Amino acid sequence: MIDLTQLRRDPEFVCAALARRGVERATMDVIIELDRRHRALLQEAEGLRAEVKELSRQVGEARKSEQTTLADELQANSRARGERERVAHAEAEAAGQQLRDKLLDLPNIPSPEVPDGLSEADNVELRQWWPGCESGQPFPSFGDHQRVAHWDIGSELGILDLEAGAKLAGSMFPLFRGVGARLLRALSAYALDQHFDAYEEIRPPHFALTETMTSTGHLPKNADDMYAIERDDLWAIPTAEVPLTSMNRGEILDEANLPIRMTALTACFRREAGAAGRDTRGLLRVHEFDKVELFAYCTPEQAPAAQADILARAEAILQALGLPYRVLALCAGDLGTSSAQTFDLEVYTPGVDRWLEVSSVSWFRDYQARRANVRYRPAGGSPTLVHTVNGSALAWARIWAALVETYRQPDGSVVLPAVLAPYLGGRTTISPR
RNA sequence: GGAGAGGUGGGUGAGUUCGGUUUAAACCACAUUCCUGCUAAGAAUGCGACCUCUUUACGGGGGUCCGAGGGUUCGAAUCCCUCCCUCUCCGCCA
Repeated sequence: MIDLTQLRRDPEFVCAALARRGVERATMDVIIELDRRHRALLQEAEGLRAEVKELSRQVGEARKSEQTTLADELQANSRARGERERVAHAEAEAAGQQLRDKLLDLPNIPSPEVPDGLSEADNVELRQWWPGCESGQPFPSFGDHQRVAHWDIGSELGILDLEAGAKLAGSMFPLFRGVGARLLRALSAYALDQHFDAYEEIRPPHFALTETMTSTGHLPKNADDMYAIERDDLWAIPTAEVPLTSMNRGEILDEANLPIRMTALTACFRREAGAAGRDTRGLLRVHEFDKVELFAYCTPEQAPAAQADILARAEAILQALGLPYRVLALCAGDLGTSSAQTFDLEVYTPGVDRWLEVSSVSWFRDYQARRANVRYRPAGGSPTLVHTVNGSALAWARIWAALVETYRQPDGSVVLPAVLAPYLGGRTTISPR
């Protein structure tokens, strides 16, 4: 949620900033007017309320000194005001609720350095990496044996069974088997070990309450993209960001403990409504995938470094796996609802010849913290909203695809990076059976 | 799932019997100052959050908040209802 005080103080700035990501001026005018009306009604109700309280106090005194007539008179007076107060209060509440609903729908203000643009076509590529690029080697040229899609490799080696997954849960729910399943486990274990030095490992619930989903900005806007269990008012988490951001909801954190950094491995569930039929083959887009997430609560001053650390760790894993990738700065129009600034990492997959998003590293400023009410107390100051940053390191389904395509050998086997050997029982070759 | 006990500020914890100077005590922690004087101890004062009005500013006024939401009342931490969570015991269970 954006800062209402900032909107009052500098409406032109806020409207202009939000216009960069497609919010219309008329929408903002409605909000500004609702806020004005809400406050006027609030004043009226509170004034009446103060009178009721004062009269009630006098009733108490009169009763004590047994001035019955006076007490009855004051009581009648108070009751009349109380009735008027009830009406004004209800109207103020209604206006306040409308205001909150509108504000919840409003996306975050993009950072000034975020590039202009309204669609992903306007995202800016910052850099590319591939093995040997530091010593001047060209982007790798991939052989014909690497130009095979991962779904073909997967069924050939018996490590990916999309038919079985579809039979159990419908399409886009992949089923991994044998070394393929173990590879996922290895990736998660390897990544969690890499982050253990600075990030507390969390294993959160995979379901969250509506209230929790609202804190991160996933509700009410993105309800159609998530799985709901209506009977219990639960939603399947689309990312570990959801539980991690809400872990300290409503709390005032000790400044000395910041930044608080956490990492979590979870399954992530996405309905991908509206994406049917588009880029959905194999593991390109799935309803359930594992992901290791990095997250931090921090002060505004710490946030840029915290975001840079997450980006660096995600890149370090891609480099350790030897997978070519590129870094994109998302343009204003392509940012997620809650984000003020986002960098995407896309891995190159030679078999399907595509760049696939495997990480999204975002700085939310205080947008999520305001919704979740997470604050810290600066030395000598009053409670201040924390900043939240997070990013994937990494989303494994697409990494899995990139690995088997990139490391496919002419004989059809796949030779995996050596860093994973300890997690694969020392073996890194997957051979046809 | 059943029975019982509980949920109060950053923390501990009174107040709930019997609604009305509770404007939420006290202690701890914290901050400032003083005294002492040196890896300490003591004293004084201050110290909640949120909303809103007002002020150039310092500040001041009003309102809300005692797990959440309703209700009764002139007036609710206190009485009533619903729900959530924690603890203890029982049942069930990987």
